Amino acid sequence: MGRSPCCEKAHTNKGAWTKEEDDRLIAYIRAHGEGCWRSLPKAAGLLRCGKSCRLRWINYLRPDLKRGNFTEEEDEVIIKLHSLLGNKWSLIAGRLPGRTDNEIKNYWNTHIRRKLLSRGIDPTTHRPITGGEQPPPPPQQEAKTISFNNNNNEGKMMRSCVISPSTSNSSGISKEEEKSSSPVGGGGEGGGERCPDLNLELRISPPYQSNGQQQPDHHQPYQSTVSLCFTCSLGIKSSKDCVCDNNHSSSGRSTSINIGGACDFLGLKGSSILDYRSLEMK
DNA sequence: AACAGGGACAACCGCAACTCA
DNA sequence: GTGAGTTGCGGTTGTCCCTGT
Repeated sequence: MGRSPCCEKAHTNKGAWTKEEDDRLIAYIRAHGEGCWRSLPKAAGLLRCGKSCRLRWINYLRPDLKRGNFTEEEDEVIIKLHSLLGNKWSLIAGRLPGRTDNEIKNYWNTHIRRKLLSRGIDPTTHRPITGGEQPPPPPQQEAKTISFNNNNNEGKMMRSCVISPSTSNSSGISKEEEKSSSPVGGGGEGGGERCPDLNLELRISPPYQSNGQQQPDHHQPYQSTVSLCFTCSLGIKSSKDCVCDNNHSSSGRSTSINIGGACDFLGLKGSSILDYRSLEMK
């Protein structure tokens, strides 16, 4: 069973687009604008599925597309953004005017991958390829500690930390579990090693309960305010405040927060960039 | 000249996220 | 709140073209 197909495949063309089809699509979008891709083919007199029309327009026919070779600067931007975002081609494309996600994806797979490999860099992790198959260190041993300092913020004591290339080991909050789908901060080593330009600041207020109680009863629901500020050398900067709930840990010492779910750095959805699910208050 | 192999890129497919009734 | 419909994304495939043999 399942979902019905997006179009009647028996009556749609597939494969390369003809000049006439391109002209029809361009003329229709010029007259009516983008939108409602499902009904567009019929309205434009095209025997194509809506998805195919959308793809053709976005990747090939849009007037603001920049054709031609990628510049050295664009290469470097793509590499840096990929180290930050992983295979988020649409986000990377968003930072490169005139380039499409498909174009960047193809370019990555055909050119940049090889370029990085020739430099001795793993294109997936952006870390140097050390000779032989050296297995990565076991991530579970890497209970990282992020340095925190207390400061007074508008009369409310906040804890703040900076996740930087050299994570200091003083006190405060240890990151006991780190899950991230992007290379940023993910994996076994520090995020800074892979992305030395990343500067992530995280502030967490002391837990409080809705009744205003400052010393929370850990058996009752309580909340913390989380403030995140993200910058990197590419000039990308974002910040976000959110309120996170505890998850009733049995010890009463840890609070599980899902920062990623509440933040939309760079237009990211969900936990694509940050998903520090568990922070242990010492 | 013919063929094989590989690179480049356009297009397709499946799935997840989102929207709206 | 739920489910169907729609859109967008990322991985993969197909095809064309160039180069070497």
